[in-house]
Amino acid sequence: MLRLTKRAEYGLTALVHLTDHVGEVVSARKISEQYKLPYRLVGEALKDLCRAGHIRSMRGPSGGYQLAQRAGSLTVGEAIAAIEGAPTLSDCDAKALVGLGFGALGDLDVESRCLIRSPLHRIQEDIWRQFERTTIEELASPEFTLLREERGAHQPQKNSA
Amino acid sequence: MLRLTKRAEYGLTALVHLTDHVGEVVSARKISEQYKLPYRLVGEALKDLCRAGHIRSMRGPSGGYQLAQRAGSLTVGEAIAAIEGAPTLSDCDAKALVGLGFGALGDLDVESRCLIRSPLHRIQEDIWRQFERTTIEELASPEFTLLREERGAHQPQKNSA
DNA sequence: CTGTAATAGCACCGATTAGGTGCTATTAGA
DNA sequence: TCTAATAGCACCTAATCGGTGCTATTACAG
Repeated sequence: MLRLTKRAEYGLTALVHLTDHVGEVVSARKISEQYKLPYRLVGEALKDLCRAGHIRSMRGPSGGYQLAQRAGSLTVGEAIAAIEGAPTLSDCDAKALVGLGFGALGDLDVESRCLIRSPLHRIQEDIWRQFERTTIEELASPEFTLLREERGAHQPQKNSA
Repeated sequence: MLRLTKRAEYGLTALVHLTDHVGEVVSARKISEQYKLPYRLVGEALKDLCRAGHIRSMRGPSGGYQLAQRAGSLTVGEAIAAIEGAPTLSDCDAKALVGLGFGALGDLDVESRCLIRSPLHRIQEDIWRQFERTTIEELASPEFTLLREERGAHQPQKNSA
């Protein structure tokens, strides 16, 4: 529940490594050995990232991968999307359209159907947006945190209301 | 990938409904009909929440559920944990211990093994922490957002470094 | 020009999980 | 006593995930 896939984890690990060794050409085998990750899966993740154009590949012995763009201009969201496909932002959007008067299910209660459920989906949208806002460079930084401590308009109100 | 389970979604929807109808006793059937959700699964989620003590149940006709605590003192994290079990905060913690000198795999490279991988896990920890920091009351608020727009120390730096 | 080590691209399999259902018991109001 | 609700399991099916097999292509080294 609510976890990244191993492929995405391997891919992000590889990207962090490439970020820390920018300029070098690093093979999938090197990375898999360094972090004790399954070689083939690291390769699959790297292939995905290469297909998406985020890294460049060199074949043959002494081949491998290197970043195709600066780590500061590649986001975690882009990397994850390349590896495991984007959002899956649920089917509520379609249902919202239905509720708004399209389609054959016109008897749905608009208000109850999506205006209540959407907050749940907005959680996932927010998380995803945060991924798109976070760069690999930040991820490679040792003091990285995804979220800041304070919150904005909505403080938890454990003892009010 | 990185999504809540349907059960959790149904459970949170039900909690939001109970929050909007505090004082009333609402049955699982009522909720499932109102939001066009599968009756049985809404029931399962509510049972989980009841077992965890977050809501109270009343049996018999005219039975149903109501909040056992104020919506401002129940967090999204607690609700999700009650429904689909807590963190699954990955096995990296155990591996970190191994890397630190315990266990039989003493030949692991500590630095490369977890200090690089941990940022990925910290992403999930951060998300979870955000869940624990967000109350059902906030979730029920129509202008709810999980994350604020600005970020703190780690701005995306698309055009630097 | 041949061997080898790398990437490229599939297809596939086994295990786990998620969504959903069946069934029975218990409780309580009409 | 009927009925509608919760309580608690067990179970099934489909999708997903982690992982592997296999073959092709590329390029460096002798």
